[in-house]
Amino acid sequence: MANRKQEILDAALELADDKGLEAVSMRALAERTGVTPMALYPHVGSKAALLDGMLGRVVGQMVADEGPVFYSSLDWRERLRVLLHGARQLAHRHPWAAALAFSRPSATADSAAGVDLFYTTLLDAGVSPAEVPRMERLLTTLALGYGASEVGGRFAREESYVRVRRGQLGDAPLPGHKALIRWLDAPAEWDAEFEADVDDLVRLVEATAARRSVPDEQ
Amino acid sequence: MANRKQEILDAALELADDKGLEAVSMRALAERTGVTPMALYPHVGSKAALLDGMLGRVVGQMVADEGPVFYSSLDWRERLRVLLHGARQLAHRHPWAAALAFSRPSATADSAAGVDLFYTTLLDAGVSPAEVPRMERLLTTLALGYGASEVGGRFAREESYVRVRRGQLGDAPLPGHKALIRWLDAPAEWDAEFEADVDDLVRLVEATAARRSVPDEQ
DNA sequence: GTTTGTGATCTACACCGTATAGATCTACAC
DNA sequence: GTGTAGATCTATACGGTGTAGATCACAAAC
Repeated sequence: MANRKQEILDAALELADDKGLEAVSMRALAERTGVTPMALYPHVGSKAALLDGMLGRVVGQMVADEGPVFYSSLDWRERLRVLLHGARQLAHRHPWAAALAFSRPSATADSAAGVDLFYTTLLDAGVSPAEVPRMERLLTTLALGYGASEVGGRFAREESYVRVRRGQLGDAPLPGHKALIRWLDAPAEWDAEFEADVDDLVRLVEATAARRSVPDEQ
Repeated sequence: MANRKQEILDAALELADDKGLEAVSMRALAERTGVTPMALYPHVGSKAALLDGMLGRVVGQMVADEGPVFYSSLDWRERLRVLLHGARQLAHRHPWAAALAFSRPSATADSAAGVDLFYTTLLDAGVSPAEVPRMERLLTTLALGYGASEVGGRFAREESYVRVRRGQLGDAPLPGHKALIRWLDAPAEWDAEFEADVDDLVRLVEATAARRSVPDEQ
C-alpha cells in the first residue's frame, strides 16, 4: 500500500517533468500506472493530496542529494551558497514544483530536513537564534521566488514591451526607464544575476550576525 | 468594445476577490456579466488573456493609488518602504494575484509604472544604474514572494508538524530545530517579521549604493 | 468454507475551456 | 423606408476534468 503510493508518485513526477503539471490528470496518471483512474484514490487520497505528495518528494529528494555535503567541513558561507543555489535549482529541475511551493505549507515532515540545513548554517554564521527562523524564510522566499520567476515567466518580457523600454508609455513618462535605457537593453544573464544576489544575501547574513549584540532575550 | 472589456474585467475581479480564482470560470463570469459564455471571447480573447488582464488591472490600480505619494518630498528610504509594503499588500488584497504574478511577465505596459517607481527610488538611493534592474527584481521577488507565501499557505504549519518541532523526525535528527525549539514555538507575527525584512532590505540597498565605487563602466 | 477486507473497476455527474455556426441589434447611406 | 456593414450575443457540441457511488474479484483468517 505504502509502496504502491510511491510508485504512483514516481509516475506522477515523470509525467509532470516531461509534459508539465497540467498533463498530470488522474486519467493520464492512471494510464501511466496501468490501472483505472479510480484505483488511484485509495492510495493518494485526492488530486490535491497527490500534488502535495509530489512536492514533498522532490524536496526530500533534493535534500537527500545535497544533505551529505553538509556534514563535511564547509564554511558556513559555502554551505549557504549551496543551499540557495539548491532552492533555485529546484525550480529549474521541476518547473511545476516552483509554483506549487508557494501554495502549500513548507513546514512539512518532508521539508523539515531541508529547513534544518538552513537553521544549522545560520546558527553557525552566528545569527541570533531569535532571528534564524525569519532569516530562513527570507532566504528561501527569495531563492525560490527567483527560480519561480525564471521558469514561470515573470522575468520574461512581453512583445509589447519594446515601447516601454524607451521610457515613454502613452502619455505617462517613465523617468526611471529613461535613465536606464542602456542597462535595460542588456541581455539578462540570470545565472550571473543570481550569483550577485547570493553575494548580497551572504553579506546580509553577516551583517545580521554582527548586529547580534543588541540587547535581546537569552 | 474596449469599455465592455473593462466591465468584464471588473466582474472577474469581484468574482476572484470574493470567491477565489478557481471560481472564475468563463461560465460563472458570463453569468455575472449577464451574457452567455461565448460572448466573452471577442472581448477577452481567452481564459489566459483574461487572467493577464486581471493581473494587469490590479497592478495598475495599485500604482495609481500609491504613485502620487511619490512625487512628494519623501526620503528614498521611506519611498522604498512604501513600495515594498505595497507589493506585499497586493498579495493580501488579492490573494489570487500573488500566485498569478509568478507565472506571467512582469515587464508589461500595465506594470511599467510600478517598476519605474522602484527604478527612480533606487537611483535616488545612489545605486549604480547597472545594478538597479537586478535590485528591483530582488526586492519585488522577495516582497511578492513573502506575500504569496502568507496567503498561499507556504508559511502555514501542517498538523503533523508538531513532532518535527521537537527536533526529531523518525530516525533522522534535526539539530537545527532542536536548538531552536524555544523560538519555533513563538507564534509567527508576520507584520513584524516583514517589517524586519524591510529593514534588512533598506540596509542592503544602502550597502549596495556604498559599494558603487568599484571600477565599473560609466 | 464462510467471512472479512482490500483493492480495482464501471458508470455517472457536474463542471471546464472553447470551436463553429448562426442570430440579432445598431447606425448610417441612399 | 430599405439595404448593408459591423459589432455583439446565442446555441450547440466536443473532448476534457475530478471524483461520488456501487459493484466485483480475490486472498488471507477464522
